[in-house]
Amino acid sequence: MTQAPGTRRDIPDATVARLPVYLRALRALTAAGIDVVSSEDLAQAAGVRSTGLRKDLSHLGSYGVRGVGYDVARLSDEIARELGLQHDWAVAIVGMGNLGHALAAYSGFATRGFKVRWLVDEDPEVIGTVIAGLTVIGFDELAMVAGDGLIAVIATPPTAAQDVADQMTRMGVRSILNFAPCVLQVPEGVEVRKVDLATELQILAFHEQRGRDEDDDAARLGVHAARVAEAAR
Amino acid sequence: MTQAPGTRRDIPDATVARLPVYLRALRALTAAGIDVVSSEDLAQAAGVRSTGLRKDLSHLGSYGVRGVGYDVARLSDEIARELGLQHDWAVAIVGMGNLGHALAAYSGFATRGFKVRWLVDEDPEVIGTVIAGLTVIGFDELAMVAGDGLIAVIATPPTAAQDVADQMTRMGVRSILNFAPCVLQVPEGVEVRKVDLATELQILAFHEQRGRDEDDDAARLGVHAARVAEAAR
DNA sequence: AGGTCTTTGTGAACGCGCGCACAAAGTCGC
DNA sequence: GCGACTTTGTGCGCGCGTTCACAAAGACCT
Repeated sequence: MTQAPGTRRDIPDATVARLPVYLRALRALTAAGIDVVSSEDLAQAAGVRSTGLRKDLSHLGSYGVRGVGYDVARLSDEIARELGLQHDWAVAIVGMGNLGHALAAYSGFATRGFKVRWLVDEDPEVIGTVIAGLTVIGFDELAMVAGDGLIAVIATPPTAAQDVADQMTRMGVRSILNFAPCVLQVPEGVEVRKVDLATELQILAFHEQRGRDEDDDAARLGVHAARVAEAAR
Repeated sequence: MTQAPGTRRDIPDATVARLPVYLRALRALTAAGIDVVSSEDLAQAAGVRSTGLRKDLSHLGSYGVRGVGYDVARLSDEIARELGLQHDWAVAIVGMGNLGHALAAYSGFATRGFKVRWLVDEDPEVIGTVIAGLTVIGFDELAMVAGDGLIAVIATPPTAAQDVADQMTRMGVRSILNFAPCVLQVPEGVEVRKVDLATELQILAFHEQRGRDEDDDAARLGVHAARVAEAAR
């Protein structure tokens, strides 16, 4: 994890990773007409422990009221501000294959602070076509229009991903979400997050296999009854 | 630490999460015709430190040769075995929207140990249609054909995700990959991994904003030229 | 065969994040 | 206004993961 020195307010990475989850839960509460929530309830909705939630929020400041809880609207605003979501961020999706298409059409971005503004591909056959209301452009055109703070989403085959990343960083992009199953080498100061579907499945497969082995053991040792009793406790 | 064969080894979660990355790098080396690799080179390809890589591998046993490195084929097999990838795992994708379509057509699963076997939706309009060579079925039909060790991928809207998870766990599924932006409540023993695209972007946005603030400082201090020189290296 | 050199494997130290216990602070009832 | 109750905020300890330093082990050269 890239740890830049001189951080303005040092919020632990683990906390930052959970803030979006809290924000999502808070938005749901707002939609449900609830305007005050306790750390216990919010933690449940976010799938964490209440003590951890409170510690996370304490890094942003003290926005709770003891004996009452947190003001939903206030806390939403604070977290959104901390995440830099007061204004929408422009997103460019690179690689108009299956995944690129789906991402371009995904409605979940717009509601959470992101505007898919450019679709990019290198194939002349694809450039110029309209997908989800946007015209696909090439890299050279993107280089001309791309402004500061652009977030790039790489949805190309892995063989092209490094080259795309190089071009992106050259045009000043410092945030990349990489869907290609490969490791990207980027210069200092560029943040890369990866989403690897097959990797996630392989991690699940590991636990699935381990669970299966444990079941074998349990059957052999006759522990099953004990486990049922435990679960019923 | 010599591990007796058949012993249940406790491998740290952090290590398990990296094994797929190592496996991917090793497959690439095989494709390149390289059959021996040092921890230093493999670590570079995987984007980790060599000491960390060696510690990770030490949890699987001693498969390296000092002074030489690791046999690529041997290590690939060992990691694949540890992850339970000797045989393909069956995958069911639930929710045939944009994302479900893309996942059904995604070629990256088949090459890495997974076989998308069932596509599921609740919409009668969608059930029966053919996507990527598979006929979409409903939940009741899935419940009849689903075997042990099935991995479920939830690609529904968040409002439907919990209901889908409930049905899946009822039919014995113990591994779920959740693309819906919501927290799933599942019984003990069920493993859930989540992939939330908007969350990833929000984490990037946080760092982007922080970097922007630092740029302001840097501009005041006149460090910008130094960074450009660095980037041009 | 002996020596040197490369590379692995691992014990130890360090830092981080999580959970617990408890104090602080504010609300509600009377 | 005062006491009891609720809920937040936080210092502390522990366990995990990462990094460092170094010893062990094998290959290669002469």
